[in-house]
Amino acid sequence: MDGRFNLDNQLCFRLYTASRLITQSYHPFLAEFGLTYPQYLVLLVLWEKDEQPVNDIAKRLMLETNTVTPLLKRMETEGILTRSKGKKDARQMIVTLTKKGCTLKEELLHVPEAVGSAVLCESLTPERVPELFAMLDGLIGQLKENQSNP
Amino acid sequence: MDGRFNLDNQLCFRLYTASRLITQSYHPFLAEFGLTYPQYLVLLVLWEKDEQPVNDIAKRLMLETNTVTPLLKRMETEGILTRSKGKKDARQMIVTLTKKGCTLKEELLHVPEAVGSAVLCESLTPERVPELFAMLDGLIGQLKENQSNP
DNA sequence: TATATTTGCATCGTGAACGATATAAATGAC
DNA sequence: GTCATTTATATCGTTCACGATGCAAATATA
Repeated sequence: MDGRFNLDNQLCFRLYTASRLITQSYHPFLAEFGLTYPQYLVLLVLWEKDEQPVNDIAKRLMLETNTVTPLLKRMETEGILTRSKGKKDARQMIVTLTKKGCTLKEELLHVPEAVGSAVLCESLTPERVPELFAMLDGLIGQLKENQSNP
Repeated sequence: MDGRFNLDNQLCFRLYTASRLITQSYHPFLAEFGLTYPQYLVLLVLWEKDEQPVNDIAKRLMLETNTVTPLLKRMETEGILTRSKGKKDARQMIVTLTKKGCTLKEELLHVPEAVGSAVLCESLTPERVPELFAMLDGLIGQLKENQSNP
């Protein structure tokens, strides 16, 4: 019984659970505006810089276009953004926020803080958040590197 | 521009990405045996203790039964486990590993180490893994507590 | 300038997640 | 014992993720 299969020794299970639970904690705030968490992520990207091709959005979120395309289509149906063929490069689809998409930024202003403060506890104090960020960034970078070098 | 919406300041996005990427890194090892990562998690639970009702498995994985039931059905179809009505309580479905399900434990013995070593880097050394575990456990505990106290 | 390759996006199929809802068995109240 | 409530699981619909594949526009090569 060397415990290597024990769920409590698994980093991946912790990340999987933490990710699910924190995403769930966004739900009440986002559902109010008919948004899902991945859709909120797309908004974060576009609020940062509007009028981006699908590929840039996908790269920023580290997702594939086959995940992002249907997501964007649903958001287009909701009137949050528009998709139009690129003029320089006709293969590209340029994604642009509508007025509704821009307005959501104002309406969701309080969300990051509300969710952020809800996760803090004695094991995860504000001072330790940068450590957590650094470790997760290291892990993400390492995994990205591994998948580039097969 | 207070950056509260900046993707790089978001804990949730980091967890979401880290979870996806590390799950992906399990894929080559599990696909060889026709398994998905959530199915692997079910196996971890059952290898720990066989013959559990659906609810116990769901609780251990912090998932709802409406997620776990279809997962178990697919695994039953694959011949990895069986589901049978509980004798004491006819509402319960007791999940039991088949010989194939037990054998997989031997065949996957090297997986935890292989994936584990692939994520280590200078920001995430073996000595710092316990810190990461503690922070994630704190976060998970906090979020579980929040959803109990509405 | 033909042709080959790459790039950007989309389509398809499968398997999770999860909110909402349903059903049957067990338990509790009276 | 009868009826209400709770519990254990399942069903349904929607939205991701993602591997595999397709297609057309752009670019590189001959």
